[in-house]
Amino acid sequence: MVEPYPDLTAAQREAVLHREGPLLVLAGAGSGKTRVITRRVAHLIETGVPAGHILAITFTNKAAGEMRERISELTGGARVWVSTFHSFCARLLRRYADLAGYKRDYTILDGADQRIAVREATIESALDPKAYPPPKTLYRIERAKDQLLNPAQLLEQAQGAHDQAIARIYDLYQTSLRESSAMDFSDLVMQAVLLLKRDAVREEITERFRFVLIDEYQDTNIAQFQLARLLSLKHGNVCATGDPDQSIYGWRGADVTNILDFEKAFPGAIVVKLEENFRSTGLILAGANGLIRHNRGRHEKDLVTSGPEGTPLEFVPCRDEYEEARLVASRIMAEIRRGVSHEEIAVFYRVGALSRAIEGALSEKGIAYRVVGSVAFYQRREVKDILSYLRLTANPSDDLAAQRVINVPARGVGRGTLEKAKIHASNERTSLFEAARALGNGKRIKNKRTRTGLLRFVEIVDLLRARARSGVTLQELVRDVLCETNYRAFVSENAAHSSEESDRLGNLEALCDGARDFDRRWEGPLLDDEDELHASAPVAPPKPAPRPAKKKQSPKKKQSAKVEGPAAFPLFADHLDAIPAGSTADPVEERREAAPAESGRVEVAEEEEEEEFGPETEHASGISAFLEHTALVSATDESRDQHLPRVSLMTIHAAKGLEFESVYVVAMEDGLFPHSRALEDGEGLEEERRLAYVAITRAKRRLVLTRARNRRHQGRSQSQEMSIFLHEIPPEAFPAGRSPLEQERSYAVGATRTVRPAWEEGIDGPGYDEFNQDDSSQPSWRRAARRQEEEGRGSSRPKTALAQPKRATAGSRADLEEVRRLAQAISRQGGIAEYASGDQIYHEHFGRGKVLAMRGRSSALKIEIEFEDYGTKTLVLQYARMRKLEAEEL
DNA sequence: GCCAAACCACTTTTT
DNA sequence: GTGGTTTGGC
Repeated sequence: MVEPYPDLTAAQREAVLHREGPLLVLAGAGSGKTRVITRRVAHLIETGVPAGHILAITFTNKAAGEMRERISELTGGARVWVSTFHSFCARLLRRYADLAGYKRDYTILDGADQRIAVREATIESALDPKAYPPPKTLYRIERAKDQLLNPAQLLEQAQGAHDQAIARIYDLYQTSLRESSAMDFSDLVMQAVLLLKRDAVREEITERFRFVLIDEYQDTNIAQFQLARLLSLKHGNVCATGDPDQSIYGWRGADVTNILDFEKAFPGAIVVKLEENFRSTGLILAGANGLIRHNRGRHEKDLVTSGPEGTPLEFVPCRDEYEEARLVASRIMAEIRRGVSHEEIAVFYRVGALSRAIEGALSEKGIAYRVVGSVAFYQRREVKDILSYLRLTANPSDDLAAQRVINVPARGVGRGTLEKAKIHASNERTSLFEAARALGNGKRIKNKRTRTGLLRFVEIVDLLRARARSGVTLQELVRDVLCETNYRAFVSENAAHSSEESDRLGNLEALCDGARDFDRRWEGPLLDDEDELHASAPVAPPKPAPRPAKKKQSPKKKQSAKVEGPAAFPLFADHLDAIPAGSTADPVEERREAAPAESGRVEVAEEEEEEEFGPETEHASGISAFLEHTALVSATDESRDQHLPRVSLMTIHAAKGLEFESVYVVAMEDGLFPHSRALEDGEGLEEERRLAYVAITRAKRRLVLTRARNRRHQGRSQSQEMSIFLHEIPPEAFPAGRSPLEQERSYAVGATRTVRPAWEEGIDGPGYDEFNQDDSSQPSWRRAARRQEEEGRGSSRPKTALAQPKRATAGSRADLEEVRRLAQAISRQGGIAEYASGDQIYHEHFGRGKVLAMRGRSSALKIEIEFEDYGTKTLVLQYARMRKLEAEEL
């Protein structure tokens, strides 16, 4: 018999062909995971599973978009529901909002809103925000929600007064969110889990989704794990894919035990391992394998490849961030000249702030680039203001939105009035918005101007609500907001410079454009009628029950509207259809035409299913749909020029799941990568190492690592140590087997002033005795290692509520020895080559020699050496492959 | 109630 | 260099 799918490996085929029951695909980096998932979905559909019964969940919109696109290509346009955890949960909560105790038009809060709400809860608890910093408290609250702990449960396990106070703040915070009918990101998942625990809801949903796929499973937290479990409780058809070595979201509550214990959680699970890498060259893989081997408590596993070894990794030492940026830019330029596409080149950094310098150098050279996931458009002040008016239009209970714009633009409603309104609202158990109305009409506020201001605010929102119901488009509604509030004039008056003014006005225009694009795709009311608000979908008995909600015109029809030109915002592609973001209009059209015919067999079933619960049907109103989009989809996911070839700049986190021919990782320095803040947590170093692993394994053919010796950090310039990861990557992966340390010591490729003249010696060389040093002057990873050692000796600190089998941490004896050894090597050898006459050196070709003299400056720095076997020679230091000999080698 | 100046903490990563 | 919060003067 002929094997099906001869283009797949045996393991890949096994995963694709697997049918019923739980399946875990342990997919190493570049092992064809996406391919397996999409082929598996296609296979299910081909063998008779209606597309509507399949649900695929990812972490990012980008991943969802790509998967949707590829499935669509493979199946001729099958309409599988692919979405992020958060989008899926948001839809589920719309459908069952009343059961969950929220309005259908609930608000999704962003981080800034959350901080404000936490801050207020802190003050309300009579606690000092200085002693309880809102961001820290918020972090605790979110982690609690990630573990499905409600305030009472958090209080129960509180240790000490501080923890109890946090639990109290959580309680107040949650109450205030609920009163505003608002949810934060963690709520979306937590509340969805609570819903799915109800038999009736679960019945209906599991009837709808018989096959569930979850990508990047190693990054799931407890709530997401429960969601997966509940979704597959009935049919057991859950397929998880992931790689423990790529778990990089511990700080967000992700728990690797989910993937490690998959077989326990889903009895009878089949595990398929994909360990053959089809992406990277042998040397890149060797670098990655060698690095990740330094992590303790991991299953030994090496990625293998049968592909070519490729060229060595490049290490580029630089003087400072400007030189680093310039060198990266010129290398990129050279690649582009050689014909490498912009799209195949990426620059990664650990923290977003590092993009600045690179951006500068790239634009100087005229290299087109794109910063992935940068400053969120929807977070801009002017945009948030307008969105707040929309939020109030959809959900007048949204007190955070009301608070934000009750006096924007200024209309005489100051802090005092706001306080009075809040008190009134809490006394009367009403919204801030209604409180504003009451105070405006009442006698309690003496100042006439203030009363007028309040009434004006109320009037604007009332008007917007009326307009929204009267059938205007969203674009018109946004224009109404701008018009009624006179917002443009407000911007102009308040802008400090004309550039700021035009910036902000431009953002407002962009928002209007976004609204226009939304209108193109959305058919249906912007705002439900009042009575329908309360008649949200009841839990129907599983079988027939078409949803009683009013029948919206199928968005599919609307989709045939022309997508205009390449400049059109591909907004909402993820929500309304299977158009890959960035597609040009024509292929999209074709796919739409082609889809029904080719999947005709299952068409009828699909239509019915989608009336029940689908990505297209679960919005309470158009405004909510738009707001949900702004909350869950970052603006860069849909940037208008995605199709233009550009070099990509992004954080390593944002790079997960992507691949590029050429990858540059900048700022490989201690404190930055590994990041000092990440090391505060016990297992931080290991997660940082996984992050480095992710970065390396994104590269297909070329990997360039850079570091700056000095970097301006917060105002002042700081001397930086090399990242420990540069020492951990096997030297064999570098040219001539020379580690970055060796390379830096003896010569510097193209780095003009990295090699400092001998007379500057001793200014900032390390050379300290590490054991007598004050902690603060040591590399942060070394401090972290020491701390881990101390913790390792003491009682183990409970990390999560659920007792998890404790893995060995990096604090183990052998690991610490390793760190010590490296640390000594570094301090002994010094960072950068510094030569003085009389120094003994070793040259790769010429062997031993003695330095006679140094001549010239910077890039032309020459060194005169008397070799033992080759006589006296003058070499250009920059290209001399040699190193200084240490005392014990003499 | 408004506004400007001083002040401060901050920047790890994201839905 | 930032952005948000607090303070004090008008």
